[in-house]
Amino acid sequence: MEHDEEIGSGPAVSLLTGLDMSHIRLCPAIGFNRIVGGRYKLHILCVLHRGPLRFGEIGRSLVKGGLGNPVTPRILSRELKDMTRLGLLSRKEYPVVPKKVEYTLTPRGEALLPILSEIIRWGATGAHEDILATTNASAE
Amino acid sequence: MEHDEEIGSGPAVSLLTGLDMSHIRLCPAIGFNRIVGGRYKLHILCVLHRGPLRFGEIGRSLVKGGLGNPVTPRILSRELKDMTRLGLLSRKEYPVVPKKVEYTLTPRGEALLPILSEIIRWGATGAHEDILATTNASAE
DNA sequence: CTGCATCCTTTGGGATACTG
DNA sequence: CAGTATCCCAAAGGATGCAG
Repeated sequence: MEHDEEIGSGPAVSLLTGLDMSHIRLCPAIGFNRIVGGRYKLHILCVLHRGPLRFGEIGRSLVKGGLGNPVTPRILSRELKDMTRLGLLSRKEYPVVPKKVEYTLTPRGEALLPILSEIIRWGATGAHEDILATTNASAE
Repeated sequence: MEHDEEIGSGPAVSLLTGLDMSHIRLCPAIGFNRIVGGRYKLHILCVLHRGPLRFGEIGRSLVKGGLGNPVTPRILSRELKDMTRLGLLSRKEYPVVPKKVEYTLTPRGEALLPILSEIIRWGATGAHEDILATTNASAE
């Protein structure tokens, strides 16, 4: 390969989109991983896409979404806190007796939804289940 | 919330795409994470999208893509091996003196490219850099 | 109900050195 | 060049129990 100026830190245009990336320093794929790289973050965005959910409801959604074992509150709490801190979610606490907290996507979080759409479109063909059925990969 | 049959394991249609997901058991977002959840896997798909690359070249691409520190061969080897085992990549070894191995996207790997496109489209706005600039998050 | 505190296990990632 | 072998460390994830 002679020139690969579009691969790395100072790509010009190209890649898959034809967009100008000259002002971007960090590869979006790496950034994406850092931001939603947690085990549940992507799925949290997924279940939150059509409205606010409560702490416990998010947890139960994860179980139903394919995890066998329930998410422990500590983990869920941390994921939610991370995402809130990064501005992906907003947290609203209602001052009622059985405590009630709702999490909602912020515009920053909603900006990720097109990616989610594409993931679901990909998954609708069964691609992920096919891949994970390859030999094992189902471990854990 | 009264009924949330579209969230979890047996979603009917909806979500973001309007596609029928009734036959899908595992949430695509979770599957996606399991498949390309490694730190470099997504980026590897990214740099491979327009043609085969050699082992060392992939490593260097990762550095240029935003990682500060080079990827150690052990990690890169494992990532590549994982992805090859899952059928995302194919590995071609040339019987020449300075050993030469090329990795190429398979159709299974290419099926992920629309997702990559969407990630790059998202990143082209600087979204990931904005988010990661929030307070810290740049740790490591 | 929504978390936090503590402790522990597993995994992922990294450094270094070495081989075909 | 393309890995493998060892050893190690940090982080992610989990179990349990408790508190506002």
